[in-house]
Amino acid sequence: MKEDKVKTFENILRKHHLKVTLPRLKVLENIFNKDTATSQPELEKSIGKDIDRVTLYRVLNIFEEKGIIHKIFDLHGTATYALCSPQCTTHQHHDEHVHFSCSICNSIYCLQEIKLPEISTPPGFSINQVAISAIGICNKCKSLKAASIS
Amino acid sequence: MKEDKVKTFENILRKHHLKVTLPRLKVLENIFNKDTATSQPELEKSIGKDIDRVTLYRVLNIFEEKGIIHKIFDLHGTATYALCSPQCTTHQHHDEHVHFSCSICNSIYCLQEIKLPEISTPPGFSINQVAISAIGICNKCKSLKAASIS
DNA sequence: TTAAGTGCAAAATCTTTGCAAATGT
DNA sequence: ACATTTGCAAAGATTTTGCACTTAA
Repeated sequence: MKEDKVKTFENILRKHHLKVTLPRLKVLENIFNKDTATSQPELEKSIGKDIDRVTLYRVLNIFEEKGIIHKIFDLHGTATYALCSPQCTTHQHHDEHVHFSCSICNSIYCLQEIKLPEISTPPGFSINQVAISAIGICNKCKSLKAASIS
Repeated sequence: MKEDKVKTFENILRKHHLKVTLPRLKVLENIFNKDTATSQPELEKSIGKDIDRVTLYRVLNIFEEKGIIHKIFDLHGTATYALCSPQCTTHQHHDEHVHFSCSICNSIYCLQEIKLPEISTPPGFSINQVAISAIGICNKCKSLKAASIS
């Protein structure tokens, strides 16, 4: 693990009053290294058995509670995790970006750059947060498809 | 069960080449009678043990395959089901309405009346479907809250 | 030093599968 | 009659809990 990255991860942990431990650094590293949201099974595979499965669950849960990562369900209902934006806090998440789910590879991308539309609120309801999921084919699967045709 | 409703449910089943059986009618009735999307455990409770849990799972799965119901995940990742719009087919769902999740009672409402916003597609991706979830407080929980204050 | 975090075993859930019996057309 | 559907038992998968040991601060 690169030294500067370790420092960054350590700072994230300290900011949330969490002790700096190997499992937590490993989880942060592995989530950070992917450009798509990662599920518990994927993390288990990529981290290897350096850390216990139960610990992995516990780390993911506490990271979500603290607002370090946010949970997104993929098309099959499996929980996946991605880093939160810096303004997330323990009690309020601010991850109101579009989540793109690829129907071929099942990957989830957090598309920060797309601006969110306004949703009109029906009478009697109040809306605190809007979650937008776009479902389609991601850029990687599209190029694979194009390659297989040509 | 009312006679005319039974006829409607029977027609739905026949339209999809499914045999008319008691478990299937019960599931249709119970989903139809709720104004919010219903989870497997809720259905199990409301149907009672007239039908087996495994049958319930199987009925829900085949209904979803056939496009009779659609699956929505609630805030805790539990699958919930609601009736599809009539233009849904086996291979293509057309349920692009807003799903409202109440953060108090965890209910999910299909808000057919809200018009969907346009989402701009990032380069390299293609979007087939957009799912919008609004998270907030539903009308029932709002009035409960108001009542408890006054 | 000590509160927080980890690992292991075991339990609790949730969902699917195999197969014989029952049922709809 | 016969393919489909159901119910039961059992397996598989996923997630949580309890508790003793370890470790960061």
